[in-house]
Amino acid sequence: MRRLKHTKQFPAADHDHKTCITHALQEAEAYCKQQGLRLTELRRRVLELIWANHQPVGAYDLLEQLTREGRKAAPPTIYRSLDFLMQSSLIHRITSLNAYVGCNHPGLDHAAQFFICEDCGQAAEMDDAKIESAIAKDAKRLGFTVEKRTIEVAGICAHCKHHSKT
Amino acid sequence: MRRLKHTKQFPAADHDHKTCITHALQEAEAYCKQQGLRLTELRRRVLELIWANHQPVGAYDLLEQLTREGRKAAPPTIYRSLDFLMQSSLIHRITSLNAYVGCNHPGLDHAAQFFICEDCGQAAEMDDAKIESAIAKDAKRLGFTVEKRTIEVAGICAHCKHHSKT
DNA sequence: AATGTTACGTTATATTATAACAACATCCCA
DNA sequence: TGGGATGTTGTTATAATATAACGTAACATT
Ligand SMILES: [Zn+2]
Ligand SMILES: [Zn+2]
Ligand SMILES: [Zn+2]
Ligand SMILES: [Zn+2]
Repeated sequence: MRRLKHTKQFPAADHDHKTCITHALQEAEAYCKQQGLRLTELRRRVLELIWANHQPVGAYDLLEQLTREGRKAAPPTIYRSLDFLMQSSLIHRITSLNAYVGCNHPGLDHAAQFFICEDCGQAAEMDDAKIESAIAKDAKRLGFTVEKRTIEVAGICAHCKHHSKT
Repeated sequence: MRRLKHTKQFPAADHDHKTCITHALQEAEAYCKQQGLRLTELRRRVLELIWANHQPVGAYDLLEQLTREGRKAAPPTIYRSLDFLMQSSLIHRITSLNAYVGCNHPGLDHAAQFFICEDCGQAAEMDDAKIESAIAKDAKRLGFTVEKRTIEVAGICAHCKHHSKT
């Protein structure tokens, strides 16, 4: 498990999201090429749709978008792409929402904690060593071998808090 | 948010589970009486079925058991009982499993982290102050107001580890 | 008893995800 | 270059989880 140098911020309301998208796709291309993974047209497009914003998106939403684009798509189409993207660590599944969101550091086997705004729907991916070590410590005490962590915190982000004083 | 004095252990393989059940039901009765909540026959039975063991159980499993007992039950029947029990903090929902498990300290508004064995299916409820404070600290840094936490760690428990050397 | 409220029954449907198999594309080596 | 192995996508059907909507029954309060 590699540890990232920095935890992330919540996506700012006014950030230049186009660079998020292009950056994510470039990273994905490079990573897949390097690993011999096949980022097909379909998978690339699904990843692009997921990166349309920082809000986790449902499988059937993605499916509908593909259909509108004229592609013949049924549920397995999208779920297979999602499986590939998850296995390649290009996206994460947000269990509490049954939704999928782009990963900030693709290909890296990293822990991830998510802060998800219940108002604007945006999700911020964190990598907090303190949380990880606390879990590891509990696991050690229990004699428990950790396989998967699901750490998702729902609430209201700073931006929405300041703009809900109606 | 009250903090519990002790974190729990994984349910031991040979513990006297009958006392777990009777204790849980007694606590539930007392708590509901005190709070003026109506622990009806149905709700009580659902809670009892959930406490049959320490393995989170799915809504449709519970539904099937109710049906076998001769009760007229459709999905809303069970989901309404589950909602009541969750709102009363008598059970927790395990998001990563779509399943429900009895709560160790009913009625208390407490944080909860779950360690879930992928082999035997048992779940252990924790209340680790370090995890909580780490999350609170991140939230503060983000200006994020925490509403709900979903912290679920899947893996292999000590007991299953020792017995899987086949 | 009349009334308001809560809980439950019932039917239908929404939402999320997978099974199974066929068709097609890509890769690798003989 | 051909031809089988492997991987990807299309297609149909269905599983698994959850909720909407509405009526009826039980309970509580007066
Ligand atoms: Zn962005
Ligand atoms: Zn927000
Ligand atoms: Zn027990
Ligand atoms: Zn186990």
